[in-house]
Amino acid sequence: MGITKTQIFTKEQNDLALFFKVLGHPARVAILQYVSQQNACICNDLVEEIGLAQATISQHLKELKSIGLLEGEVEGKRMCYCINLELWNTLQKELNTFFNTTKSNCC
Amino acid sequence: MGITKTQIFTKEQNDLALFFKVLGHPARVAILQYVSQQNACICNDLVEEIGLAQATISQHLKELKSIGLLEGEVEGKRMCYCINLELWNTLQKELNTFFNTTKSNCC
DNA sequence: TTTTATTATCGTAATATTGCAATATTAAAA
DNA sequence: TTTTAATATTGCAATATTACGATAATAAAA
Repeated sequence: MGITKTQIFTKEQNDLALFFKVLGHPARVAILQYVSQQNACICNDLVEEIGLAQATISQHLKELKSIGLLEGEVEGKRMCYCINLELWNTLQKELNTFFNTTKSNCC
Repeated sequence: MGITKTQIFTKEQNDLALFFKVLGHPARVAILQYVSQQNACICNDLVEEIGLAQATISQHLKELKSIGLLEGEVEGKRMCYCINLELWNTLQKELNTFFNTTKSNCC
């Protein structure tokens, strides 16, 4: 079928899985790492830096934006992408909660 | 094309993304949570608990096993699945490193 | 206004994932 | 030894993802 049965899981499980899923591609990991190292972050740089076609990078950026982890600001003809630090920290906390609560009950 | 170009990324990026990817499905999040709450963890319980077909659960278990996060021990006709706590802790540390190093350079 | 540069979107091909029924495998129980 | 129970594997259909060329959209520069 190919379609995930989200309705049988809790919102927490779906949300957490969605974040994991978006982070689950090396290009998107690389984008986040690269963006965090630049003061001005431009898509075209990413294309050269990462080595995927411009359309592909743009698509990965869109996915990172879709969950709010990346924010883009128009700067003339360029885009300045930034990590949403508040969400970044929230996500980190939630992941740690998941890891801690899960391991604490382990056999 | 549908095929991820792993060769253009670092081993770290690929490894990290793979872990994220495996955790990126609500059924697998649910499985880890459920397994951690049981002393004896059996696949058939998961089928009832989660509400996916037995074959589907078995497949998700296989993916969690493929990265070593879950370990299965034969117990008669049953399986006892356990989280690999050592890997679990290592992964948590690596994720925190990723989050910390990425955010520290953010614009 | 035309050109140029940058990014987004569309369309499409190739591959991957999800889910399940059917079946195989395995080991205990009868 | 046959049956039963638990789990794994196979095969397949439906859908999603990845990647990219072509093209659209946008705004600065010429």
